Amino acid sequence: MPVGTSGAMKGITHEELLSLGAEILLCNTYHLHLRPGEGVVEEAGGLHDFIGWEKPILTDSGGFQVFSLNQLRKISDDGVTFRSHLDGNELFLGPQESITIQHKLGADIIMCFDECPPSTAKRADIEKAVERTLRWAKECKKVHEKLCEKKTGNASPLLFGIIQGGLERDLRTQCAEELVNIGFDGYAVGGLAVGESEADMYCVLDDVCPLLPKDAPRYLMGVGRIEQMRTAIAKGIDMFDCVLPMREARHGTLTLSDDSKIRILNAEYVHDHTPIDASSPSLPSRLYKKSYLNHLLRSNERLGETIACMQNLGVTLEKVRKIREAIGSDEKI
RNA sequence: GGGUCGGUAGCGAAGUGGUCAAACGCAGCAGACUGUAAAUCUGCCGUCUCAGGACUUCGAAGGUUCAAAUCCUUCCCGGCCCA
Repeated sequence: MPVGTSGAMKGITHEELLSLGAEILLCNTYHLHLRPGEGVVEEAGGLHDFIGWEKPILTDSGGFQVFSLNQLRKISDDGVTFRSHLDGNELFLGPQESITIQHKLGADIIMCFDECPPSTAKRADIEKAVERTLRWAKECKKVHEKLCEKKTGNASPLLFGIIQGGLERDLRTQCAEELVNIGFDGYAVGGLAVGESEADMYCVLDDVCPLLPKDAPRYLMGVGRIEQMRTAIAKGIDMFDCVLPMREARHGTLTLSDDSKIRILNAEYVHDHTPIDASSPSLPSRLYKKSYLNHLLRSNERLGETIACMQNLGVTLEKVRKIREAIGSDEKI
């Protein structure tokens, strides 16, 4: 899932995104609540109509902001008080608020509001986070079901639970089991790829994946790198989202279709007039020269950002598609 | 011709006796980035280096001083003003 936090990918249009094979878009509750506000989105006919995207949308609950806005928030048992990063205004997000907002936004998949502690946190803090995440998950489901009752037809979104527990294996296991008992449409593994080692991350997946229902989608949040997704898929993960391909692109690190990475801003590309990536799934990368992209990015031209983002996103989406197609076959990807 | 303000590292610009190889910004060189407070952040950026230091710098040349980018003298160059 490409990440379009505020309802947009930085630097590329929906059409360009579709041309790369994107099938679903992630947006963020916290950001859309701040601006433009779910009222505006609802008034426009929901997120799909508002942003002009017909394919599925998943909204994140704002749980990750509990982690990333750590200077601007205060956690209590009921939820989290944020200081808006835009204007400093105080706002409160708890399970009820998050789910209500997500329903108004009108995504296809919505996420439980969770507490995402740093993986380096003390066990006691992680314990607390798991406890809250579970209590909030129950609350989320209750609010979700209530809101679904009011809806007609099949317009109800799917609700995913989120497994926390840091690197504490027993807490992860406990969290997963309890979430399954509560029952969700899909299960996400959160709180990973936030500074721990890859080995630790895979350990958590090994512990948690076998506990999840076979027929429910598993979503590893915030990952990632193509190699990591390849490994995670082998362990039973179905969905991912990650800002990394886009962020790296904007900052000048390109992933090519042969899996190599290049830093296109480096001096060696000033005179490199070969195509950016001759076998790229992204058209501009086949069309334009490395020297040109180097120049565009150095000159701060928007087009450079677009070409770079399309390259990384295109390659990432294509790789995952190929891995998916290879599942069950002997093909090595 | 007279007056005046200025000349600092690739550029811009601080510093106006010692803590100055010289703030800061840009440019340059490299690196990071994982449910987006991220067009962001970090390091390097006079020369050499066994990375501890060594050496040469603040228009030029002299001088004062224990010590000068900083004070004095002369000269060169630029801006502005007056003739």
